[in-house]
Amino acid sequence: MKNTDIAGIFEQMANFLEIKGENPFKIRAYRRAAQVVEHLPREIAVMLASGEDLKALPGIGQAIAAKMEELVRTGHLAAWETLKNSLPEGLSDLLEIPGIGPKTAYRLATELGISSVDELEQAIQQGKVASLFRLGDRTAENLLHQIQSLRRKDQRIPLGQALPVVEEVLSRLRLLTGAKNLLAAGSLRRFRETVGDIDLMGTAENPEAVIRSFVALPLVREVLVQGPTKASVILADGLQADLRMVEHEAFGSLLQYFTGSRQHNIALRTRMQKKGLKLSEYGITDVDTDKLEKFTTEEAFYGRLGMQYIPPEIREDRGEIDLAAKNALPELVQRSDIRGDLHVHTNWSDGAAPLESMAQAAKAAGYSYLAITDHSGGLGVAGGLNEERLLKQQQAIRRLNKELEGIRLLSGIEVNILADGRLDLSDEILSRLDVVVASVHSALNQNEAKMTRRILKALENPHVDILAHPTGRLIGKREPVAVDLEAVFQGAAAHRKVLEINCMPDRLDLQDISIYRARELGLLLAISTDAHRPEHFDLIRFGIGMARRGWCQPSSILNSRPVEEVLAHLKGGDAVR
DNA sequence: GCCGTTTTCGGCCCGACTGTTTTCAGTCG
Repeated sequence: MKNTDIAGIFEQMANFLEIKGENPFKIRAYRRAAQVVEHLPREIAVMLASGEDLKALPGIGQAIAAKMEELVRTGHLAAWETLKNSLPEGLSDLLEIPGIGPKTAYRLATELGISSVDELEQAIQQGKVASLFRLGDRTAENLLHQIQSLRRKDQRIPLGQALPVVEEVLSRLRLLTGAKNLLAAGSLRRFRETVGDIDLMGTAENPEAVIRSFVALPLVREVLVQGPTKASVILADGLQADLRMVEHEAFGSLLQYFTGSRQHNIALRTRMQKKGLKLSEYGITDVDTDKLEKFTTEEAFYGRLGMQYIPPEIREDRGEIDLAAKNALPELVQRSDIRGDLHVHTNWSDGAAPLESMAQAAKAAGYSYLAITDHSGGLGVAGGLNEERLLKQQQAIRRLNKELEGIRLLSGIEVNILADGRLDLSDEILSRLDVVVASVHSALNQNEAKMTRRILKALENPHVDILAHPTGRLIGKREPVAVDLEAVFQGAAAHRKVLEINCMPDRLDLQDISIYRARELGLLLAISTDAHRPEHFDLIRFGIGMARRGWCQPSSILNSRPVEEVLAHLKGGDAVR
């Protein structure tokens, strides 16, 4: 039983209890537990096996800890099954529709006998829904609209797809209106790997004019709501975007509020409530005097709460609030810390540009070194390098290094890990390289035991330095390979290997919670773009976002170090060159 | 159901919008 399964069951528990009209705080407890479990950096099953006390987790007490143990041990949860059986079927599906909450779902199921979205659609068309007490034509029509748009859009979209769209919207609005402080909040600002909808906000002399320009953008397909200070639209690619304009004086608290996460904000408010402060998007109210204080910046907002500024990427209620109050937050890695890239391709394999172009682009990105790691021969499709061409490339790199100024090329390879864990280049040739990046590209459907053994064997090779895109996932397209990451991390620690944070927006691999775990184990990570063309160096921001979400400081990031230290690290450990 | 430099019992985040009524329940973020 995986954490995501356990989280799903707790979420359903919350829904069922809500339908039953149970104590709202009990419901919230289950919902919080679901959140906590879903974002845990380690599997509950592993924690239990090593005898850890689940009650130490935030929001997990006696009762829920026992339920998690039951789920892991038996694969079942009696309380959940009893609850599920006591309710009409199909309620969970109805709850997925925006506008339908527990009360409405229950009434639709009991009063109309509806047990699926299709049946609901029929009932609406037959006018049955509008005839229910306290529902009407408008409500029924809205629900129909929601069902249709639910079928059209595929939920959350990858960050890498959303970010360029958002940037285009924002730059156009700035040009058109001269609005100030325009930016995106929400999960996008927190650099979550997928984005549900987009929250934009800003301040302006004339907010209504900005709203008018917003809904008139060519990118906008449909306007859902339009008022004087707020509008919601559907963009051409199906993404929903909300724009809110506020007075400049309250921008800090508004930004804080809409950046979230929800869990972070709830934890923050609960904590401040005990100190007699009420937090909202408009500012901070002293409950005794009923006086509202406004804040133009988030720094001032957190400052008033007696806290350090908390970077958006770690606002997830995972201990950041306590640390901020103690002035003890980690200094997260940032763009300016990055000194080089340890995984890029050129037109020697499947890249688009020659060595020199990539070198110049890396220099322009502010780097002082760049590892050239084209594919090895085993990957026929990528035009990989055999030993002969690899040695030729190494000579070309040496020649180029004599000409280049301000950037040093390292000679490397992205070597393929074969199905049995061997590499498709000899140890002899690997020993001549500065950097060996190893990765899995074939036989991706092996079972967990086999895949784990395969990767561990590769990590035992003394020439391997970095494990690239460790799970092989492609967001929304390909599931991660079945692998025991905890075992891989232990193996990497034993052999002093480095794990990659791949910046390609459809990979983002390792993902945030795995980065968190790897860092916790003291492993070193490399933030690598896997660039296949010069423009790809810009993708570094995605990897930095993930690293920050994993609470990484520069000390955890290999390529924040100068080239001599990088080489010294790679040649140390159990490497033998 | 969780939690505790005020508490092991009595609290538990905050506000807006919508559609339906005629004062507010339900839902959402």
